[in-house]
Amino acid sequence: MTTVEWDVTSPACPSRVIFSRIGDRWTMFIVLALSERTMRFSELKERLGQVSPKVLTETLRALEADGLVERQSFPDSPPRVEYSLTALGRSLLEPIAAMRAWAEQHVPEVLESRRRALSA
Amino acid sequence: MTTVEWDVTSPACPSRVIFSRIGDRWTMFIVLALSERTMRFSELKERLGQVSPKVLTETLRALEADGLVERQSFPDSPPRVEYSLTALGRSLLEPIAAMRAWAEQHVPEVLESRRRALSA
DNA sequence: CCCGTCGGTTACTTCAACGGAACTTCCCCG
DNA sequence: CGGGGAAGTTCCGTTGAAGTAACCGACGGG
Repeated sequence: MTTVEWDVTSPACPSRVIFSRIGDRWTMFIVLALSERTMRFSELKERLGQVSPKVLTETLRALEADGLVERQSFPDSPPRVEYSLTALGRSLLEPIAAMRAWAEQHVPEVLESRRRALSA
Repeated sequence: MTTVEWDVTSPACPSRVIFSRIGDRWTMFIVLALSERTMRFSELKERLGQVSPKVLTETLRALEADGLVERQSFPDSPPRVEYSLTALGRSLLEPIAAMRAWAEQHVPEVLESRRRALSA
């Protein structure tokens, strides 16, 4: 199965690229939010709760650069900017769903294990 | 599908728990390495390349606390310690495989998009 | 004419993580 | 007696990531 051995230390290693992106604190929640519908900056901000505009902007810019999210600004006033998933972004929903399914099924075990480790 | 709305800000939110763990810089590579076979500390260290013993120890301890990895030390001399996946850890391989499949298929697009964004 | 809104940006500070190197313990071997 | 190897641990020093808070520019409304 592991026919090709990737150099884990390489910045171009597919696993590293995607696990880093996924590991980002807000990425997954943004992708999940946008999977429901297109949203504006302030909608995302409110939805995510404790995220500063700076970090939200940075994360959205990164997702845009990676081709996962599309940014559309309208010449309205007050300004209107809408964020949505690209086709590539939507294709990521499938493996994410697998992860979430695992999480909802097994995280109680993890938390219990964590609790035991702490009390030891 | 999203019948239950989890509080993203809660530390016990399953998605947050698992995405944080996954997002850790070395977690996935350790899990993938241990999916092949049980390994000793120094084997892992060599396999992962540029990881300091400190960080490797920290990561392994965290994985152990979460019940994903098992640590077995033998009273040999010189010391011998073996790390392996628990059943819970092995069950995580399935969603990871989905992620890796997506990564190997789509990361070229992501890198190309990233390249374009940089040159703009 | 000033205010408020939206979608940010900028500057400042802080804080936890990371790298690197040295040190430790236990036992065996020469 | 003096290494040497395994598996860490400890001690800095650095840094980059993150939070805070203030600010901005365009426009429309009162």
